[in-house]
Amino acid sequence: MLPSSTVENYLKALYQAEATSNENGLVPIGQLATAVRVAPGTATTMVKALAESGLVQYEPYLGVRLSPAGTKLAALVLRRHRLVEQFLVEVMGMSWAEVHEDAEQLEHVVSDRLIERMDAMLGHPSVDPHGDPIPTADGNVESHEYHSLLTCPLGILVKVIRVADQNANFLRFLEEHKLKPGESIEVEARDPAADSVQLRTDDKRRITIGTNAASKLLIEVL
Amino acid sequence: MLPSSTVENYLKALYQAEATSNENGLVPIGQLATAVRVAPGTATTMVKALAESGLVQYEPYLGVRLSPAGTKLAALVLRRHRLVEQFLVEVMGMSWAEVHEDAEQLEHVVSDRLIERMDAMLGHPSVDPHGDPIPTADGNVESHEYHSLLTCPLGILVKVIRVADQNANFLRFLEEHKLKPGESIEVEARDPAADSVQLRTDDKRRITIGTNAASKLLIEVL
DNA sequence: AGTTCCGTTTCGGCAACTCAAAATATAGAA
DNA sequence: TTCTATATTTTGAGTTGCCGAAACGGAACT
Repeated sequence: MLPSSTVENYLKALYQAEATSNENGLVPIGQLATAVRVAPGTATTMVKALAESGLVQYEPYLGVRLSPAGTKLAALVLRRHRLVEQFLVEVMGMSWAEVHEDAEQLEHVVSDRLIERMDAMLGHPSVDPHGDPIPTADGNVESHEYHSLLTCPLGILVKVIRVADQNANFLRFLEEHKLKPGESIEVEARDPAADSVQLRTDDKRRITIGTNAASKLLIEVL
Repeated sequence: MLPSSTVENYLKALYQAEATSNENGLVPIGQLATAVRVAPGTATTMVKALAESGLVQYEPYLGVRLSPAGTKLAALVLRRHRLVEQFLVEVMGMSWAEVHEDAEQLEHVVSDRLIERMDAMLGHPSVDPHGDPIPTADGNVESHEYHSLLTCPLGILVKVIRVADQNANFLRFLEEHKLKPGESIEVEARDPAADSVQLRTDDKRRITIGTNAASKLLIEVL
């Protein structure tokens, strides 16, 4: 039984929720339901089915966790998603702000043949246009811990590595202000009271962004 | 309400059945059911729903016909299918024999944005790798009447224009024997009793193929 | 211990799509 | 006209995926 798009979406959501998560690695049903945009009861039913197929471990009232099999499947979905995004940007010349939706659909449909072809054509990239790591064909991911603009030291040059948000408007904003992955910037000041972070970009311009936005920009100290 | 993949497949099947068809343009339910690989009763139910949405005209016990709206939708599905095939061959370097399955999936999922990008990248092609015409974005098709190897004159050079079959093994066979669209060949003889057609290809080799296969090769007299 | 609150689970139901098998229509042969 | 073969439609039922609302569990507060 190959997984339906729905199943793939649940697994992908769990994979991403586990990365950003909690103590025990258990993802609460409510959070999962929100992520896949269904009512809580729907998620419970689905999770029980997934547990039945051995893709997750289900602890009633506590949450869900991907099994090794589920983790691998999720990684492959993510591999397809990210390779497709990279392909759409690099080969098709689409904007990095608009490729997410397309990839969201294509990830459930591209064949192994096709995805490996893309991978080769792109020179086996390790990250997608947003800096998210691309899992290998056997489901492994090179994972790094990065500072964000919220946690990095002030007053020194840092490089944007990854953007943990797929909102098209936000991505367009980043593009306009030279804040895409690869760009160098500097955090000049933070003001918790004002909920803001003040930056100076490569071209010496100053911008102030909110802390929530700042937390989405992952960086590396140069 | 945008059409589901299922609906798109029914419409596409009808479109192609109408092209190859009968007097009145009515496609019998049984034929449709075979084309979309469902039980006859299933097709009846679906067709009633399609009639309800105004995509087809349904004559109980006689058959179905696409409405103008249905025709346009079907043409757009076919446009996506064929552009994707052309793209997979030209840009991705895949074999013309193996792109059909991939396109079958992708046709339901590629966005307008993406398909127009492909179209431009390919230089607005008028036919796909099998010689099938690609409908325009507004749903129009340039349709030609071609002879096949079964109806063309003997002993003169003809050019293969189109292959009306998507079977991968057949396509591989054609490739091996220089019978792809664009190649020049000559029909040396036909033997109805033996159900065979004898050809001489461009490189002076002789091949004998069945009449069914011959009818799938559409040609143009040079 | 009782109450309250929030998240989770269960329940009945709906929509889309499917099948197998029974009932029926149509066309052609007897 | 009646019979028969074949195609089509109807019926009853199953699957997947979803929702809303009612029931329930667990932790924290009184």
